[in-house]
Amino acid sequence: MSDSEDDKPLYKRVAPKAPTPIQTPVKIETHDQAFPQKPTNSSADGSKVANVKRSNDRPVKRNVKQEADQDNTPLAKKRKQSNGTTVKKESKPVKKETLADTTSAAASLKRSVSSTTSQKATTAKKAKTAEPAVKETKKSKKAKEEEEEEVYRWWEEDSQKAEDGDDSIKWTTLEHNGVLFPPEYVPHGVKMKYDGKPITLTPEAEEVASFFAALLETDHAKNPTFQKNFFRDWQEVLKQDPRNPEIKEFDKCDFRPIWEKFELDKEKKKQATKEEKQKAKEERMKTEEPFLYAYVDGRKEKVGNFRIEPPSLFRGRGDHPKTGTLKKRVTPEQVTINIGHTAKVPEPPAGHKWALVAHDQTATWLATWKENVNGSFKYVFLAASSAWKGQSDMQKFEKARELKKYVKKIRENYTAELRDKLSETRQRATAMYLIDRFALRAGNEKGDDEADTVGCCSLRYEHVDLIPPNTLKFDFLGKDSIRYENSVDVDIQVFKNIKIFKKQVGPGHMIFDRLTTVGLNKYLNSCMKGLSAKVFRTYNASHTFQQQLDKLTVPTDPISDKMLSYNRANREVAVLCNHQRTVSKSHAQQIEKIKDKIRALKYQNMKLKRQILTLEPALKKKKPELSAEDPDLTEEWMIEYEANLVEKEREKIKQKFEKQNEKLKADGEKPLPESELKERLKAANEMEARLKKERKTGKVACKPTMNVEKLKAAIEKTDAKIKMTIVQETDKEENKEIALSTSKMNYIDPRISVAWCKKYNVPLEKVFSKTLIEKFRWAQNIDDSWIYNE
DNA sequence: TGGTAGACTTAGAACGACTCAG
DNA sequence: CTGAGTCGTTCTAAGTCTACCA
Repeated sequence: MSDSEDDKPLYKRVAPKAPTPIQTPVKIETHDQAFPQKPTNSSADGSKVANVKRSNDRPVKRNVKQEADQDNTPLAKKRKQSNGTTVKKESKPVKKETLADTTSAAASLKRSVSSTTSQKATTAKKAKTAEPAVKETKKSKKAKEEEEEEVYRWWEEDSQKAEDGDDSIKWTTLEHNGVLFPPEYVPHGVKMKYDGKPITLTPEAEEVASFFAALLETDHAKNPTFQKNFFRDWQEVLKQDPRNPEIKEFDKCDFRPIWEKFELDKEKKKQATKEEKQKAKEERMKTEEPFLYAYVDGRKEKVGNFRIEPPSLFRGRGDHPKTGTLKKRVTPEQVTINIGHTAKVPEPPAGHKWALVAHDQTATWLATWKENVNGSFKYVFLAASSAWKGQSDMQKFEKARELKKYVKKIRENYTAELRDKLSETRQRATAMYLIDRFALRAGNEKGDDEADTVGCCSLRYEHVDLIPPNTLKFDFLGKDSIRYENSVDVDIQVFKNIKIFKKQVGPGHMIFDRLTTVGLNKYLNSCMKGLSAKVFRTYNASHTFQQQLDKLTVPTDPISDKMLSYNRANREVAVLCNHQRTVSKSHAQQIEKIKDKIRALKYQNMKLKRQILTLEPALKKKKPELSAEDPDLTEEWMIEYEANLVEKEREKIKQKFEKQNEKLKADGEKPLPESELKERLKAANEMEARLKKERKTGKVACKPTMNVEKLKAAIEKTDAKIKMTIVQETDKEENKEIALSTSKMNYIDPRISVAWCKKYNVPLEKVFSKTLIEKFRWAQNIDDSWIYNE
């Protein structure tokens, strides 16, 4: 490793390319073929080997817990009990409240006065401009404009504490109006068919059937696992009421009538008048309004997802064993609210109560519940633009920048440890190499009830092929079952190590059998405080971006070209992180369209050239390129194209004729006779004949005003257009499966973008959407000399 | 120690609004 | 003015990672 290079992210030392007009994705090697989209079931042999998983009997345990109610709703971090800042498990909301109230010692440490006085006093004092809490739903209209301005500029305060420790106090007072439940189910009464006959279902059964019907035209409905899980759960619901017919076979079900009803509804919604739409929107806004904002220490903050997720069929990604399972309606009894102990507790819907009202000051969630499909927790958090999210976002990037100081040493360490005799250490070093160079995720182990996807630590034998002398070929499904396919040259010792590990564990087993993400992260944490595997992804992504941006930006370029460079740098990062999207359904069609456009332009060009030759036949010898044939312009295509041209011409004439007639009619005059139309259509016929002749003879006459010079200029113009369109096509093709947004949103330090915009006078809005601007508010007051790494 | 709960970030799909060529 | 295509937002699934517990 050369000295000058060793602090660059190692992931791809590609020979520096001249900035070509169209950047090809710089994967180290293959990657040329479109990823066989959506990994669906491409897995090599699909067989999971039993002993891969280290756990076995989890599900049962989980269910038991789930069943019990109130008592085991998420108990805000028990670990903190010692100093009494959090809730404990015991029971009943009411009790809890008083309990927390009296025991919140930590709360009274900071800003104790306000937190112990009444809620009203708190709000009034802390936020002179803010409305007295969320409840004032009525008068907030006019306040709207002011609201926008009330951004808490926390990044300008010097009290930027190191704020590590996850159990730190996050707030003193917290007010909000809870969550918005989805509306009750309203039966539509449309009868689906079973065995060809219409059937009547109870509302409960109809609801579930409708979930499926709505997806009828999607891939989900065709997925056997999805069908199976849905059908099982639906039958459960059907059985609960004897009024439901007996439904035994999925294949006899016809959900089409319901699907059609939904289509009709959509159509109607589209057709609605402006006023109706406006009214619906206003209504929606009105119900949402109370939930839009929370008050943290008196400061107004936007809430992210205040809606309780509506019931539906679980749409697991990839080969998820539970996909299609019924996700049940969430009741208030399952929802825990987290709120200041002096704040007014939001009313649960009439006749209901909350699972628990917590006052956990170490947490940033406003509400939480446990979902029934996977038993995982769902949370209501503040929006990305909030101080809480912003601060942790900034910390994330600061952590990544800090890594810069350590990375050289860390790389030296793991490079040396590639030869360690302790296999544990050697595995760790090898994994580090992969994480650092190829931005792999850590790769926690997963259960049997989840899709089989892997990251670095959980890579199995079949996921990496060895191609001597030192090439590794990765092929596995990563997060979201996105396929990672990449062939890379690696350090010879890494190659050897993988070979040894593979041999030791055998097919079906994890390559790093002595390594866990916990162990890896513990090691990393000892290298640098707060360091974990994911920081490398952030670091390498941001570093790559900065580097690419520097390389590609041409200061004298117009803004549009600078943006092109920006997006290319962004694309580099997206490729590094393997951020993909499904190719849009119409992609092929769109490409075809562009190709047609190119051909049409080429056709035009060919005609122009022929005009020159017709004017000056002598040029034929001198300039052979004028008579060169373009392989794109086949005889077959030209015939069709010309037929089209003629047809269009006819249409045009007809339309003009009709328009004229209409006008005459309106003026009370008599219309032109049909014979007139016929006369005019002769022009099109002549055109047809002329084109045909031109094609045969190759001679094309031009307008008398034309000369060779002018024709040449015209050719140049179309040539330029052709080039542009080709660029467009390539760009589209290359971008079809790359998603830029994820890296922009999560991995690229926004300050790099801000500095770049300032330096090159590009408006920030060109680079960030409105929401990103809000999210990255904290990054916007740096000066243009800011650099990712000093 | 290893498994798990819990909280928080990261991810693509789906959806809705906007835009621009025809 | 319309519809296809794009862009931005919303939704929620799927990761990471730490503290805690047996």
